[in-house]
Amino acid sequence: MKSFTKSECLNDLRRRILSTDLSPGHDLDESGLSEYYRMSRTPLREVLQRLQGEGYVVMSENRGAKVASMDIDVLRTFFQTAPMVYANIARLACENRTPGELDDLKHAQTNFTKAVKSSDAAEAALANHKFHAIVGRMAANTYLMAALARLQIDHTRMSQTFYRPSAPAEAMLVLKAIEQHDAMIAAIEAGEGTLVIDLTLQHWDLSRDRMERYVRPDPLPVDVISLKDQRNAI
Amino acid sequence: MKSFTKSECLNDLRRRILSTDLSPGHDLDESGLSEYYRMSRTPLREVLQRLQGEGYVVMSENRGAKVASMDIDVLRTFFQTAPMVYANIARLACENRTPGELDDLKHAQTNFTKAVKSSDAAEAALANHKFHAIVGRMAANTYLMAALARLQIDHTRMSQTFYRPSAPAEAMLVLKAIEQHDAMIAAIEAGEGTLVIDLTLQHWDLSRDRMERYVRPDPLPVDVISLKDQRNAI
DNA sequence: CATTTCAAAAATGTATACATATTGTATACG
DNA sequence: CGTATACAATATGTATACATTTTTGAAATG
Repeated sequence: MKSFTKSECLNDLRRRILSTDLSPGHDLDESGLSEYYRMSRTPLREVLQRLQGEGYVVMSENRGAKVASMDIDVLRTFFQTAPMVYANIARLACENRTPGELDDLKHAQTNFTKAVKSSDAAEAALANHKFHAIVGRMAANTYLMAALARLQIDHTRMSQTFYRPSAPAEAMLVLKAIEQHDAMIAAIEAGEGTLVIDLTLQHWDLSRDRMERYVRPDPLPVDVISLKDQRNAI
Repeated sequence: MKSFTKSECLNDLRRRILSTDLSPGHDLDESGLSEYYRMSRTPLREVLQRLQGEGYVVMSENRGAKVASMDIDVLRTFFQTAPMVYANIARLACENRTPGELDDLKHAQTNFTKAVKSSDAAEAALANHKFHAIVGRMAANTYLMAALARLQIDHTRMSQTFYRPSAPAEAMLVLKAIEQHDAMIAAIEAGEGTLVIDLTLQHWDLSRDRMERYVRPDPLPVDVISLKDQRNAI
């Protein structure tokens, strides 16, 4: 297997965390990772420190690094905060976007569409992440960007199931997300701040409904008899 | 000179950056710092990586670390973003504060008052930083906290002059800041969200007026003749 | 049988040596 | 005289060895 550079290692770890290939709370072993990425522990530790700063991992003294968890009260604040930050970012993106960034956004959207069409769930989630990260860059606001980056980590991890639609009705929701992206691009290009806020909040509503079902799914059917059968079967 | 632990080094660097002892843009030399803190470069580099993640320093490949700068467009977004974040944080603090945190806040306020009374400018700025950081912790919102932390870095650095009042009228403004803190504590304790938002915005206005004068000070007197004299004198 | 003790194993933390990249400077060349 | 190039000096990046801390697990104890 080939050897990784430090920034490749950084990106790969981000990718694996966002795709929940490395699940929330997962313990990150320095020796194991340094062997996996074919580098010594020194640069690998620096990568972990940096990922901690970005909110991907948490580290504790003499006890190593873990993938950032997604416990219940984190999720509460997530749903509380996301619409405000996304809306404000979108408005600022309208005002401050550069032509080059607009091209980047369109390019990210074609990648997103492609990933969705090819039913590559993890890739679709990451492409969506990239799309919204570019909108964040357009806003050109360091402070809100810090909040957005952390929101996106949890958002992308939660939306993994979104792009793995099980029913036709849910596949339609993903197509609707694509349309919403297109509308947002148009609004940003036209500099229509009020419109893009509206579109962003609609986009958020779509995502939120799907996520809330993931966080609080339909309860399993309570069927004592079949449960008893299963137990006997073991 | 005594030897530093890693977390002491981390705190000391934060402190020196916030007090502009290490000025914005200042180049951070690994060898020099590792000698200063009496530790090897390995842990020191990890400290720098972490400070980068927190927004205190910026690093570039093969080119070392610098103290985060405060250029003009950073300041623009600062004034744009701060009131929204501070207000929202304050409101959430009202809802989510624990009794222990409230004690911490009162304690931070006495420290702040003490520092102001003893005319220790750097200490006053840092105590004020601590005060608002505790309000941030009360809000219990990771995402907004990320934005607040970055805002505070720049806010504290800019407010250095605030606590070094040159005229009696300006000394009164600092005393007013103390009163505002007390009012905020009372409002948070009483859980009066609307009131604390109002107080926070008033507190912000006071700080902003003073900072804007720092950023855009009264222009120097244009006196061509004396300038010419100075040039001849060299 | 549960609990404690303690030593071995494994993981994290730090120091040093070495590798690579950048920067500064003197000399050669147009 | 300005520019380019080579080389030394300096700074950053990485690997390895060693130190310290935590975890593990088996034996001892109540």
